[in-house]
Amino acid sequence: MNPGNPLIVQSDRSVLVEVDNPLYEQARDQLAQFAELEKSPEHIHTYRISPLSIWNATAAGMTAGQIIAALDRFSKFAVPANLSQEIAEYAGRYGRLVLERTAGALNLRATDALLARQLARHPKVLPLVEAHTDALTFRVAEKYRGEIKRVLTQLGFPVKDIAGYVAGTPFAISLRATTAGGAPFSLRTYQRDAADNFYQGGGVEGGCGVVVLPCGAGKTIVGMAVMARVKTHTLILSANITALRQWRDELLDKTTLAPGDIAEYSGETKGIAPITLATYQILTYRPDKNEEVFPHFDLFGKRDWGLIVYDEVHLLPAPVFRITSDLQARRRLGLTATLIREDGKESDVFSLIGPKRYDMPWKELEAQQWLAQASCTEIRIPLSENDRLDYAVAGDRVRFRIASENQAKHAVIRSLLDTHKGDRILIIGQYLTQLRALAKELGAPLITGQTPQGAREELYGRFRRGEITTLIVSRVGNFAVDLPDANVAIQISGTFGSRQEEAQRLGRILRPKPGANQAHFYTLVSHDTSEQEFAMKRQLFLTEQGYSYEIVNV
DNA sequence: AAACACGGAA
DNA sequence: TCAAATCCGTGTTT
Repeated sequence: MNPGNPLIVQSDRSVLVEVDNPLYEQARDQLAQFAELEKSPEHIHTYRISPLSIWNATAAGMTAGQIIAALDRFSKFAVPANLSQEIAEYAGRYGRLVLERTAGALNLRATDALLARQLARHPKVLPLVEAHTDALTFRVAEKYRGEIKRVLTQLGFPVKDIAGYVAGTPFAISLRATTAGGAPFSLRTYQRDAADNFYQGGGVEGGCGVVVLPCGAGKTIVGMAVMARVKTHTLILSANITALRQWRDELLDKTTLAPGDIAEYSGETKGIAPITLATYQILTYRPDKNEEVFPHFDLFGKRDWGLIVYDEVHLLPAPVFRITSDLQARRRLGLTATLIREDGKESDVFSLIGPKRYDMPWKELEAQQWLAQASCTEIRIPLSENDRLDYAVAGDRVRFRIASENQAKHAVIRSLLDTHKGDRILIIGQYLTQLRALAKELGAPLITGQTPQGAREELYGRFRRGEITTLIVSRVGNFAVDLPDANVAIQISGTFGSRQEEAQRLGRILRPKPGANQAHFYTLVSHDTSEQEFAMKRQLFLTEQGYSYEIVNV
């Protein structure tokens, strides 16, 4: 307890952090392990301790004592007694229910008889258990292994699943010491740690769970490292086709797999091979929208998969959750830059994919030079008098549009281009009319969804070679993995508060740069408008990772 | 077969 | 709440 400390820990499970405190960074790094950032205005950030955030920390090996000690160490005032008790209570719940295999049967075992009695009469649990075999134990049918974990987690009792996995059809996969391209290749320390933590579960039972790493830190490589340990037929699910092709290229470049070992299962080709790549979209395809029939779900049964990789696990669609619930006997690796889901399904990720096995703050990767240093600036630009009048009388939807398309942003961009002469600059925006006007004004090329593939590639190439220094891109830029590196990104408009999108866009410029290794990220928002609020929401995630926004008023 | 255009979905 | 992009299947052309 010390008034000079940065934390105020409150009994409602919220934690306030003083950003300007000299101990801020240390405190934040501790706090991020067991709390989630909720608000991040200039001076005081609010974190929240939730049951889920505690269980993730607990599954990673942290004890209630360590969590409370961290709070004690950085808190201004005594940590409320009720909170310490709650933390101990919740942390203690992880492990009170264990799913295990005895004599081939799946058993749910409670550590105490009282809990077992509660479950025995719970209407949501009852239909999922076959028999109450003794005072502490329930027999569970294999097909409910996922559902019972999902239900119990929602009831506040997460299940530790140590029932093991099917081996899957063995298949030889190894990492190469030299890439197909001829460059030496080895895992970075954190990539090996992530793969080890997943495989062994930090001393407990591993084989399922989520690895959280920023874009550009090599999530695909962690996936390959895991594949090289499990060595079985593997199904890799991903959000779009470009990402699938990138997986394929990376696998061929850095593992011993041959082209014939890898197949793509998409709208175009329905290939199946020891390593199969599929999109989420094809799995959720329904020919008849009125019926819950998913013709491509049987992909899961087409081979004896020993490992399923969920790329961008934060995008996992609800129907895939349902099928994942039936796949609990297979090893499952989730990869993501952020566990946050805008739909609040974090608890399903936790219970059906598994707990967080590894994460690393971006700032730390930056310090180790794996990512470029980034400065983030929010520039607040007033609306013109005319726009302000329109804004005042408009509805919410129109307001956001007026704020986003604020003409005054163009002048600011011109001055930024002046400041960054000689740099590679990406201008990213949401509205095509705005982007077209800007492209005309600056004489810079524009890439949208309508730009044909050939023209896109040509522009990317010229940008890469430095023949053009400024490129304007619409939302295509969010997903195009082949978008070349830049060291300056200017966001002229964005969507409604997607933290995910903000992270993607910053990720674009974080690849290490030769020389100064410095990148710049600018967000342009209209002053005193709804846009400013949305921009703040988007930044939550980045602040959690340790970035701060400098705010400039024009 | 491959290349494209279209419409629906989310 | 939007607007834009993507993906999938189908149908047509080359």
